[in-house]
Amino acid sequence: MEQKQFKPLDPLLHSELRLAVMSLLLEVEEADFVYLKKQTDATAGNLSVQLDKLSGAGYIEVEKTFRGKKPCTLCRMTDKGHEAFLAYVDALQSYILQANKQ
Amino acid sequence: MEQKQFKPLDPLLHSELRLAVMSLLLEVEEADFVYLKKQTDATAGNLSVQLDKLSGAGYIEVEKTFRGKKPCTLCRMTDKGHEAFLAYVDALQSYILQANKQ
DNA sequence: TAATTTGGTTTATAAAATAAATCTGTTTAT
DNA sequence: ATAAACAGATTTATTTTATAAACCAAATTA
Repeated sequence: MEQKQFKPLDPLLHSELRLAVMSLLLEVEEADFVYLKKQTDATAGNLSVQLDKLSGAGYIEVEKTFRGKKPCTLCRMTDKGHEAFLAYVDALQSYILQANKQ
Repeated sequence: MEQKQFKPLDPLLHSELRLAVMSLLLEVEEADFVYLKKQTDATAGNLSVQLDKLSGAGYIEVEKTFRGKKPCTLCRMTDKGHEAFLAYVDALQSYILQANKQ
């Protein structure tokens, strides 16, 4: 897939849930676990795993705090994540540009 | 993921190689195995499997012929595949629209 | 006629997504 | 005060998917 015609798609972003999370974090700049779960309609387990992956890649920062007595997991996109997301969107264009013209 | 904000991404199309194949078939309307393999830089095994999946979903038609004495596997997109591809591209917009504005 | 190449398919392995189970602590009802 | 239910997650297990490796049949080349 490393041909001129199609740019490779970052596997870390080429996932429905991780893409949705990144899309949300691009808008709001900071969001907690509960908010992300509601907006994406994901299960908690799935969201937890995918946040770990994004965090492990350095695409998001995760801060564990408390809101009152309840735990609160805050997420925000890093610069690296921002760049990666824009690059992913750019790469996608090489696959879907023709379709947009139709 | 069935929330208003993010449209679900057809898992059959949300794959780098299958997406590349569909993108090529949208352009050329007919292509053989060897051409698809070259353009996507995929391994033959991977391409074979992914063509089966697209074919099984009714997104492409596969016709096995001969070119001279050599086997030749011809592929073309079906109407169903065309619709699915356009729908996929539309759904993608719900994830990446903000990024395009940046 | 023995390699080698072409055009693939099948099988096995690795990675990813997802669901189910579990855990810690809090709130509510009894 | 205690049990039951709930919030906010994490961990583990299962299923699905992607990918690579191995293989096969026919054709070509040496």
